[in-house]
Amino acid sequence: MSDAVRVRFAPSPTGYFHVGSARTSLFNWLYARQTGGTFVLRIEDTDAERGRQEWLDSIISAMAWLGLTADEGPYRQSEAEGRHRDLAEKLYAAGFLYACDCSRDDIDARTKGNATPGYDGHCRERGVARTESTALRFKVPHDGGTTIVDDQVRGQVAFPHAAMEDFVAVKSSGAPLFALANAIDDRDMAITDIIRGEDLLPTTPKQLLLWEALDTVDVVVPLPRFAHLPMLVNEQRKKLSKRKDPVAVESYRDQGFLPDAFVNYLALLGWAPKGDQEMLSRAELVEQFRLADVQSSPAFFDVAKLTHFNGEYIRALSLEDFLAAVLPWIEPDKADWSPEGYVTPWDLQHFDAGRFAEMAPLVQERIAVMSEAPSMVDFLFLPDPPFEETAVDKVLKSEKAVSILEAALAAYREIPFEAAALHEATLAFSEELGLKLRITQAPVRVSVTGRQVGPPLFEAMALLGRDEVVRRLHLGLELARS
RNA sequence: GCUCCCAUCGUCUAGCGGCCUAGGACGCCUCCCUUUCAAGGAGGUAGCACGGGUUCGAAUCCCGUUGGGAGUGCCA
Repeated sequence: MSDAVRVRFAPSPTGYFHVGSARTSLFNWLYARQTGGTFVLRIEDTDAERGRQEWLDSIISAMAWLGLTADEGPYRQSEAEGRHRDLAEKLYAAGFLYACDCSRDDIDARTKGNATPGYDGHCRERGVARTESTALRFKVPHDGGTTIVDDQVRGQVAFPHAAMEDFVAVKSSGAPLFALANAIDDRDMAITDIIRGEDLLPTTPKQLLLWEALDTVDVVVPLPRFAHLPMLVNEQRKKLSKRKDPVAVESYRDQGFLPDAFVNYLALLGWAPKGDQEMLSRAELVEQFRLADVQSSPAFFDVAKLTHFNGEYIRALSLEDFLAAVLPWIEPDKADWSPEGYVTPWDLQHFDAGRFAEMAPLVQERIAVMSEAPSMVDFLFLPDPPFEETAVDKVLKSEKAVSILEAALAAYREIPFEAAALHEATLAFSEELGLKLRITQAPVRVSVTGRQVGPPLFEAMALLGRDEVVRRLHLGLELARS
């Protein structure tokens, strides 16, 4: 039995939380849950230039939304700065690092035509004195050897030392750079498994070298296992970009995706369960997920499939749960959260929760994301139907519209105003007109709801009541005649 | 340029030498159901990048080619 698993998710707050980070976070979380391990959240906030509080908030709230709760943290990397500097000093004192006063331009000018690109080791043996403008570079061993990354998803990956430059480990300010700070934290937090994006694979050998060096100046810490997850890419097969691609997790929350659906879909990016069942509950994911079965090729984030999953999840909700989940788009004043800047199409004074609840099961069946709900029911709460121009042009201006609406008005005058009777009455006058129900319902629908598509018509009319339906049919008639 | 990674339907994937005339899911198309739209049901479309090996046998193993991607910052 190996020691207890400790994994960490270590985002830097330099942008909103995006789907790639969410996937990395999820895989860490799944692995922790299934091994009974600990999921640590560490915020790598040492880049004061780019880090912002709002991005941090975004990470925390998006993870909470997805239900990826940390067992420890959030720790802030900046809090360990003293520790980082201390170890950097020890590394320097022990000869693993050397001072370098080259500027980027110096280096570029010198190495322009070199076969081996990158820093050329110019200061390695020069004995440059440390000043406030010298960085500290790591002395990559010139031993002709290789560093091997033993990766759970990729196997053994070898990096020849000859191709590794003496990278900067400590800034001239004295603060360690990512590779060092990150390794020190992983050591100090006793992380056993590093699960992160494939983009970090090339920096892993550097961290391994650093790790060995740190072992000699500090306590010896067993090497963690590594797992580099495949990239998430866009249609162009390029790494998802925060600027160009719609990847903000919040935007999916705002559109009305369900966290469980989102998590389920995300889990399928780079991993697949045994068998043909793709819709898996959180518990099933935790149970079935296998890090070793993670794919090594990049995956495209397919919103169409996500949307399908979401529709399935919505339909699977109990009425009660559906009402709760759709609340932010229907009655935002009653919800504890709703999308920023969102307002309902109707005046909240005119909203009728009872009416909505009656319509809800019909809505639930028809939407794939919650934000589609308002347009399905707005006609119920708006003083006049929200007439769509194309619907008016195509349906109300059609040849038969006037006679159909007149027939409807006559037919609905005295019948009991409930769905079944309305259905029957409509069927009856359709027959008299020699038209199919699919034809006659159209102008009635547009008159009553303003749209060509929507929830079942007769249920909607029953809810509205005879007086209002009659009034709207007259509105439709006016439009039809104009 | 250099280092590294990757390669099964349009997309996500199953497949880990014979069960594959390659399975599932999304998408798309057709039909059925039907008061619109959905949902549901029944079908269909479409793939092992290429070339060499190894083997009785390769989508599966090896090599190469091609193609894609990542990294190459005193960012993380």
